[in-house]
Amino acid sequence: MNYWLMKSEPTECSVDDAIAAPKATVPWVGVRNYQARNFMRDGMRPGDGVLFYHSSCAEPGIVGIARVASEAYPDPTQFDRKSPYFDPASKREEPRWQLVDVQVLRKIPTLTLPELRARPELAEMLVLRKGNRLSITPVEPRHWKAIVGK
DNA sequence: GCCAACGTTGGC
DNA sequence: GCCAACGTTGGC
Repeated sequence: MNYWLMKSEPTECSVDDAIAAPKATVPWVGVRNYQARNFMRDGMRPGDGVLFYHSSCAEPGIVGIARVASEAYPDPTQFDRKSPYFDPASKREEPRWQLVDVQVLRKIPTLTLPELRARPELAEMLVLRKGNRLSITPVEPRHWKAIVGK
């Protein structure tokens, strides 16, 4: 079992949007970064723990506990000409971008960046690193335990 | 809106 | 393969 932090802009898909979806499950569309894709494709297994993070918003932070709910499969938006995530260079027979489904288990009171930074045991979390822009980062078990409690 | 950080692109 | 230019992310 591995743990992950996944960023979503709440204007695109907030934790409430995800909870409102069937089975509280959403396909994690739009990842267009190879490192983040590789985490989904090669690192994630159904059942892995996910910290649902809101980025590019008034109060960035961890807002929910979720789980990986599928194996990786091709992101359909890469083939959709009308999608902002359309990738003309990606071929159907050789899809470039993958995603997983993510199921929200519960919301938590927002753990803001200042709150996360204030906890010494979380200081080394990748998401707190200066310059971090990766939308998906692995989370160490000790950090998961410190936040989720088990 | 600013800007630091970092990924991608493309000329050479 | 190098690296400058450019684009994007994302906090502030």
